[in-house]
Amino acid sequence: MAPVAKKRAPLSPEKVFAMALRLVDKKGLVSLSMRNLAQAMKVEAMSLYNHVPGKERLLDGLVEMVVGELELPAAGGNWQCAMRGRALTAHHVLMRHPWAPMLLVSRMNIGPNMLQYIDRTVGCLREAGFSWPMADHAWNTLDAFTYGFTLQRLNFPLEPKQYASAATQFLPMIPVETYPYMNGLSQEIIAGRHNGLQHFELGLDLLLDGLERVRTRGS
Amino acid sequence: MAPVAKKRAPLSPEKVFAMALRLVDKKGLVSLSMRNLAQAMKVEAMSLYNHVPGKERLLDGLVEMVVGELELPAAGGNWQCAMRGRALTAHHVLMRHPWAPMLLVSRMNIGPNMLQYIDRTVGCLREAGFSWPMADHAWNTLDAFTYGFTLQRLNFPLEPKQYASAATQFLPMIPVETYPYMNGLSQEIIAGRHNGLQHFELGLDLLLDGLERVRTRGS
DNA sequence: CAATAAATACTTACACTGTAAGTATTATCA
DNA sequence: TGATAATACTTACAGTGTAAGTATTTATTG
Repeated sequence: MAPVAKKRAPLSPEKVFAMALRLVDKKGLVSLSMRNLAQAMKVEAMSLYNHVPGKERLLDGLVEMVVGELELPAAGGNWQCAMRGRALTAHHVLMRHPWAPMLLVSRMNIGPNMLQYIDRTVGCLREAGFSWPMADHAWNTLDAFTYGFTLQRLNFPLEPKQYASAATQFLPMIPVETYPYMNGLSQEIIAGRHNGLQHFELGLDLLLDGLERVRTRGS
Repeated sequence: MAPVAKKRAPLSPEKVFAMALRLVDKKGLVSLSMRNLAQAMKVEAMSLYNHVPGKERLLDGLVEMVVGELELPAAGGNWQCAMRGRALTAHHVLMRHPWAPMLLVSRMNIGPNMLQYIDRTVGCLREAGFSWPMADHAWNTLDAFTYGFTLQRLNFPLEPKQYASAATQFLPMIPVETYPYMNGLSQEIIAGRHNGLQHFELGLDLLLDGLERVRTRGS
């Protein structure tokens, strides 16, 4: 019997990027190799190169997709509110894509999503009355903190629930003579007087408040 | 004639780490492979494994060396002054080792240098009157900003001197209809009304001022 | 429909990577 | 000296990204 003509559904850049995103979200950045990705698409590695120029461009595309998930700040309203929401969603989105922040900060990203993201951000700040230089400084400051904080969170190897037990376990490695304050901090966590959780909103609000003072004072 | 007995000066962990640091400072992280490093030490790759457990531990060691260059904040004096100096030197040291921030934020570092660095930092804040939780939050906030800012700086592909000419060159790719504010910002840079430089100290001082208010208000 | 052209997938190959396992050399000590 | 321990070398393997060339499928045209 004649074999059923298997129509091959050809690849496309979109499909490749989408699968890459799925793969990296599920299995992590380290397992994103051209061969693994090709296998996930039931295809050979080199076939991907018909649709994607190379791995570097692939990574660029992944970052662009994540940036596309970010919230564009509304211009015209309360700028602090808008930028606060912007930073909070960025933090949450990046926590959902743990591989993303490192790519975001370790390479140049100038895709359309990123350009629009920055454009709308500068717009929000400009419409709020910031000078051009201060608008530039403001978003850079906020983003530096946002990305830095998120990276710190992601690279921390413990879940919040484990903090207390981990502190108990590692206390012998932090003798009070050598590391008096780390020891003290651990004791506070063990005793339940400090949960060890870091507050993104603390630093964020300090920056927003400070920027507001700069704005009204002019600069 | 008998060949002169070439005494081999054996490797040691210290020598391996030192050479790795030299290599990575000069040629970048990507060129730090076990084979390259071995070649630089006139040795075969596998010989390194007699002194270093593997590449991961090697990277850990590199981070520790950089952390060892950082300034320990003095406790007892003006805490803002101490933490300001701490952040500024960290920024400068990391700019001298451009490969370091990414390692610093993308892996767990708990070597003795790092532990001491954090211990003395928490100590500085505690002696200044911060509660245990607030001392913890304070250094995390400051470091998140410091590392985030430094990464942003390092990954930006232009030298400050090139900003204006680069803005002129890329302006056609930022049409005013699509990216009005980025276009405007570029025009400001081209016109010389904005140098495009980011100010580390802006965000840093906003955080320090805000933390001081938190400190005196208690928390 | 058959023939040609274009698109796309596959195959092979190369220069890298980290490192496990086994062997040869050198230095140290009895 | 010979034995022992330390250390360097060799080989090998399973990965990586991707250049170059070949085969196959699809679309277009006569």
